[in-house]
Amino acid sequence: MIKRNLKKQLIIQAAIEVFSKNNFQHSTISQIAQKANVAEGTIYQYFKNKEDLFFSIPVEKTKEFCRELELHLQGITGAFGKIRKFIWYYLYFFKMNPEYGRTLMLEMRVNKSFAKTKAYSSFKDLTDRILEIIKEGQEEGIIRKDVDIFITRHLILGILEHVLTRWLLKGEQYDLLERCDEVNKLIIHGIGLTTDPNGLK
Amino acid sequence: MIKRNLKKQLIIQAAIEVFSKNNFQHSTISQIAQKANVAEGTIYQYFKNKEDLFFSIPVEKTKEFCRELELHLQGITGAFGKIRKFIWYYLYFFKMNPEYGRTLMLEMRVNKSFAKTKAYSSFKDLTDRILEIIKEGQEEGIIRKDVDIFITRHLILGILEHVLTRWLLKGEQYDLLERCDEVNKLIIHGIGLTTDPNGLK
DNA sequence: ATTATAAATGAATAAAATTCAATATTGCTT
DNA sequence: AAGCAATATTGAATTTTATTCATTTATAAT
Repeated sequence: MIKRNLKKQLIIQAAIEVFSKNNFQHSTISQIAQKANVAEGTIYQYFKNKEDLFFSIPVEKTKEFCRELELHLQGITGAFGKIRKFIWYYLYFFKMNPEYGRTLMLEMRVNKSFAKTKAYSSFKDLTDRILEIIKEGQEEGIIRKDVDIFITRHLILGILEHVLTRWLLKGEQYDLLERCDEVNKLIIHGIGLTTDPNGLK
Repeated sequence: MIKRNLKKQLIIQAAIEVFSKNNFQHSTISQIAQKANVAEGTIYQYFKNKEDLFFSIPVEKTKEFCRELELHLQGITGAFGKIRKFIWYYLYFFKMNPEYGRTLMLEMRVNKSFAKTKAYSSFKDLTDRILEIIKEGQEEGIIRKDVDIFITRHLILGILEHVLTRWLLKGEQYDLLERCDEVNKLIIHGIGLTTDPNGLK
């Protein structure tokens, strides 16, 4: 049924707006129902409860992130360039979607139930993608092989998440993309990459 | 009045236990009141509301962290050794205080009101301390000067927080201190440190 | 047009946070 | 030690929200 899915999207859209303005705790079902122009009971026709509605938000958004990322990575050869692009795209995406970033980073990612959601699977696809790039870099000989690839992934995601989280907590006062170059420098040194093809500083 | 403060501590202790077992959302004032052996109304004599009680928890704990850290840093000269020790102590502290880690990392740090709490001031002391160490390292010539010190701090805190958060979300299945060496390697390379006094890889 | 099925409603219920008037305790003064 | 004022404690009443459910309304099929 086409109309059913449409109304579901309508409710999710209202939920995005309400949840990102206030937080989970301070958002009410009645606010969301009002914004979506439906009765409170209707929401429970589409979602098991408030939490279920909450976790339905990132599913589409994360898929979008991954889809667009692949597009941006197209045509770039070499792990070095791919990592640069990944860092840029990550910061760019959240610069463009701060409300979603707020909800994802400050509330969902940090919730134990998140690991059980569909959005998490997409998120996992993303982290798997980084792993591939790291392996590629190791084969090319531009990423050190003496460090565990999972730890290297921690490095990359750790810095990015930290930079993003600070930005969100500070109220998005500066341009997130300003951080691009410095994050790059740090990560590239951290994983033993170098712009010099000889591989020495 | 001594007894007033004692009862406040009693309520906080009960709150730590309840909040770390369930989360903020699923912890009730009546559970906390029961565990503290007071009436529900009493809690509101000491705390403005549930959130205020929640944010009172990390104040003492963060002070403890900073106090102990200074002790561990005593006698260590050189930014290199201090950073190693800092990484070790950070992981050690949360290995020993996983319930508190869970509450702090997964719920508080990520809450906008956190920046307004007293605990945040202590937390800020901690990040200021890292900044000092970084400056010291730059003067010693073992930390690169071409990267902003605040970004370097992002690197260190970013990796540590990321490693800690994953560990907590995975249910503390492995020994957090296992990550020590690899985190060290990454950070030390990332900030341009080297064990070789010549400063070359 | 009639009927069956699905969707939507909002008043009723339930559960939890918060308030408050009444009660008990403590500490001070003589 | 008794009386009094100030403080602390209580738990029942109130308020706020999530969730349920019996009823109504819309949709689709024959």
